[in-house]
Amino acid sequence: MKSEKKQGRPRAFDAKAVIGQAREVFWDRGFSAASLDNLSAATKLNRPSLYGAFGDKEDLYLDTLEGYREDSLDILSEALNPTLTLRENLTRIYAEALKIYLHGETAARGCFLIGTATAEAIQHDRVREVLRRSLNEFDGAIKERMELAVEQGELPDNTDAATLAKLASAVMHSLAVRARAGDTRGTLEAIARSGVDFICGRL
Amino acid sequence: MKSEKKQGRPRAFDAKAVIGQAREVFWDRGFSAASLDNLSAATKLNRPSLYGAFGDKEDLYLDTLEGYREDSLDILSEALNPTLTLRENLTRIYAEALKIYLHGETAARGCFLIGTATAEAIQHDRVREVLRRSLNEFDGAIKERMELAVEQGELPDNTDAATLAKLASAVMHSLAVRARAGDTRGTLEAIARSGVDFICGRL
DNA sequence: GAATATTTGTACCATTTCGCATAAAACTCA
DNA sequence: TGAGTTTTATGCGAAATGGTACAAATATTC
Repeated sequence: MKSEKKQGRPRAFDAKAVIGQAREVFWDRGFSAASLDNLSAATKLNRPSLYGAFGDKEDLYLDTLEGYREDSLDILSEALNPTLTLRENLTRIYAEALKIYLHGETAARGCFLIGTATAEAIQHDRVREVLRRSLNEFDGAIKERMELAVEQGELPDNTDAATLAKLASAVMHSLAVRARAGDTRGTLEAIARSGVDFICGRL
Repeated sequence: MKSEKKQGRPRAFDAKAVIGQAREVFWDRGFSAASLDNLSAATKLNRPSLYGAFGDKEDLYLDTLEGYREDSLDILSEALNPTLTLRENLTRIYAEALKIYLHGETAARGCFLIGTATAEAIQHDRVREVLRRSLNEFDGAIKERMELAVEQGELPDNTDAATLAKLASAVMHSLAVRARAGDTRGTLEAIARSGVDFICGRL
């Protein structure tokens, strides 16, 4: 399919890369405070090109959200590898999350979705829907692993997998918010550890 | 002190009330997307009056955050009444939180701080500081109650009160995000219940 | 009542905002 | 080579933005 060369002048950019650069801008500034000039500068595309390829600012933002959702779900799925213990799975999830949220130790930006999409969720229905769907998918992925854990005796028989999964997500939501609020890596790692202990039968 | 009448034309508005009306605007739209026209319309003050009384948009926003922080802390303190059981305390905290987050069953707006301040936290240091301080104060208030619970035998002796408090907060952070993402009251209440069960010795 | 002090309302300004019109550029296909 | 197609670059424009100058209005104090 790729070999079918399109007619006309070829694009001088890679759409995926551009969305990634745009994501960085939105991540730092939020949707509303990110101007098309900011985006144009970061992507090195002038506005008409941005429009032609991605539509208006909201469309582009939705693309970045969608990309983040996919990336996150991939990482989550990998961390949930069922050949490992549930404890190890959760430890990995939180570790991967903090890798993203802290972004190089200094400039902590938290979760892209929770940090920027929540603010727009009231005014922009499409944003709220992406946010909602993303949170649900994360819950769902963890829930499946929990169900397996119950089957395999890692968790008690009477465990409510769906609910426990939501609590596991809750710890991640908290890490997301706290990272953006400027909490230190150490603090966040401690929360992650205690979250794991707590969910995998504590004390 | 109030009797010391200031010279000059008296204000035709109540500052606290205006801050409350401005909060509503910021709550729905976020800081960046809220225009001075929006704020002016909602408060029924023209821009020069807003500037004279509160400074620029960021100053006003910080005032609304501060007011929310104080209100929330008051509600939290009340809910943490130590003559009740810890379980009852937590149940109340989450119930009060949902009362605020859901705001009349239909238009769920989540937590004002988490829903709007997180987005600005990277670019605006003062916003980040208010957010950080608020989260820490909430954690601290719950922690104190947890320590009492340990003393009184409601929680095991080896309980790490600070960490457990952060987990209790984590459930609230999750409610805050999910409410703004559009989750139903029923879903959120279920999470709150399981959070209580989980923290107050579960299974 | 006059002087003083503060708030209010109108109108304005400079800048930034998003978005697009237009034409040159770069490619494919015949 | 020339027609057709898509992307790029320049630059425009209308609207909205945050912020302010200035004078009228309304109070206190002397």
